[in-house]
Amino acid sequence: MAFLLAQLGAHAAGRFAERIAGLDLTPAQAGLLRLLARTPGRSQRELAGDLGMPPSRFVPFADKLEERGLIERRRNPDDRRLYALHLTPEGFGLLGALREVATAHEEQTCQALSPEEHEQLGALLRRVAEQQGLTPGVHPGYRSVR
Amino acid sequence: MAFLLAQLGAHAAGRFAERIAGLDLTPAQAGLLRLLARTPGRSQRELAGDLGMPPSRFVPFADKLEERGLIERRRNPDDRRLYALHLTPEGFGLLGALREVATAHEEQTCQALSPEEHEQLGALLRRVAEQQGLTPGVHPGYRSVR
DNA sequence: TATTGTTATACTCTATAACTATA
DNA sequence: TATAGTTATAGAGTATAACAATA
Repeated sequence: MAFLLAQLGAHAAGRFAERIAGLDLTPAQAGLLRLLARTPGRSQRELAGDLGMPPSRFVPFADKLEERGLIERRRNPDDRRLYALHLTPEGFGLLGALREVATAHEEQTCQALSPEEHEQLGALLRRVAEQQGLTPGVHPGYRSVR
Repeated sequence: MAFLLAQLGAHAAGRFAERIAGLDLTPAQAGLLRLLARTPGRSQRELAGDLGMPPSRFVPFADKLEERGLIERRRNPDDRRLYALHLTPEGFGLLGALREVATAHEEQTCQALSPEEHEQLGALLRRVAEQQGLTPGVHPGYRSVR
């Protein structure tokens, strides 16, 4: 059953990656946008840690999103070594589109289940995830950026 | 919930990879051993396709397992272009160890659930996997070999 | 001296496309 | 000519470690 979980997880992640490719986003990029929506203003090192990538890789990764006008680097006046990363209005707009894609993906993935079963599955998975010590909303599978 | 599935799947896959590293196996290598146990004698191209890797990458991949004496390349007398791949007795032995690891991994992953809930979760996941068209026992997440 | 962000670099992984041998 | 296996190779992705600015 753990194997099924891994297999199905890879499948769901792959299909989601295909969908957001239509928004010109990779899973890791979508992850950063979600992270910034939840807790804005954090440093690059913190964010890199959450996404499971070394700081050196985070720099060009954030560069691309900044060039596209989706995120913004603001200097922290109290400690000028740090940047505080924020979503731009364009970033918030794309986040909305991302949520629509996620909803469609959710429905497509759980087609086989009734609403009650869907709910039941979610409850069981949340229990397992909590016991396994997973942080909600962040997963370590962003090793690859492409 | 699809996100939870992907997150938990990546977690389970990662923990499993850690466990089988103790047997000096990668997930892709374990996948090939399981594949050969189920349907022996297939060609390298077929197996490469199932594992989601190009034939050129399959060659050094199989070389390592052959050097370790876990698998065997047998020439097909009817068509001498093909190899027929088989597990050696050592390969079967390691497969047994692999199954023990998988059992321990299963228990560790589903600690949070009662036996009834465990069964229930498995049933729901199987339904979703079938509807999504997944082949039992094979998953496309073997992109990485290391 | 320690930490943030950055850059340089060496290394691994990968896919594509040639090559050979068999058919 | 087509296909299985193999090899060569160029490109992408990666982590490590050095660096500059600030604390």
